[in-house]
Amino acid sequence: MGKPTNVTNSIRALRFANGEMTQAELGGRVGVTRQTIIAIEQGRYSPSLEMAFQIARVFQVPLDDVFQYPDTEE
Amino acid sequence: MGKPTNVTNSIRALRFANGEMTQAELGGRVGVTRQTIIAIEQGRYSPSLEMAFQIARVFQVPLDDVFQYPDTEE
DNA sequence: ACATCATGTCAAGTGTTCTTAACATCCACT
DNA sequence: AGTGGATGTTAAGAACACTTGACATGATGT
Repeated sequence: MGKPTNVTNSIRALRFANGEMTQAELGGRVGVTRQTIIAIEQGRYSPSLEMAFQIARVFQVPLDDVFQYPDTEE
Repeated sequence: MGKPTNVTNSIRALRFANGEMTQAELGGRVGVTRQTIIAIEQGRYSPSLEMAFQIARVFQVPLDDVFQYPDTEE
């Protein structure tokens, strides 16, 4: 299983809070594919810093509202 | 040559503001090599989201204090 | 029953991030 | 002059982010 990233996110909640935006539409807005959004939303890996900024910008919230980094790390 | 990233950062200033911390020491604290810190500090590429969080944590500032993403992107 | 849409999965490939190791320069110290 | 610390550079490769395309499922609508 590799290590499925330490970063968590609130993308799914933000999508629904923003007019039921679909994964495909979010992908289109930030310039990545649908599959990439799915993988990030599920925490399979964490996005690049640039993509993180772009996603936060789509929802018009600060980056910390979208992504959280837990205190403890193994 | 790829594209030297759109994200800018204030790592160098933060290092000096925190007791003249060296690149090697910062690298050690976030668990990456000295060369990686140099490359990021120079904007050769942007770090992963996880590393960005870790760096911000070392300096005890929010992520946006370390990394900036310009409004316009081509 | 059939079509469509949103979500999810898989595999193979491309590109970027990060590592290791070696070498070079500048500065401070002795 | 010689030593050592901090920074910078390069090159080869490993690890991870992201793409493309194809197929599967459940929900909704006709």
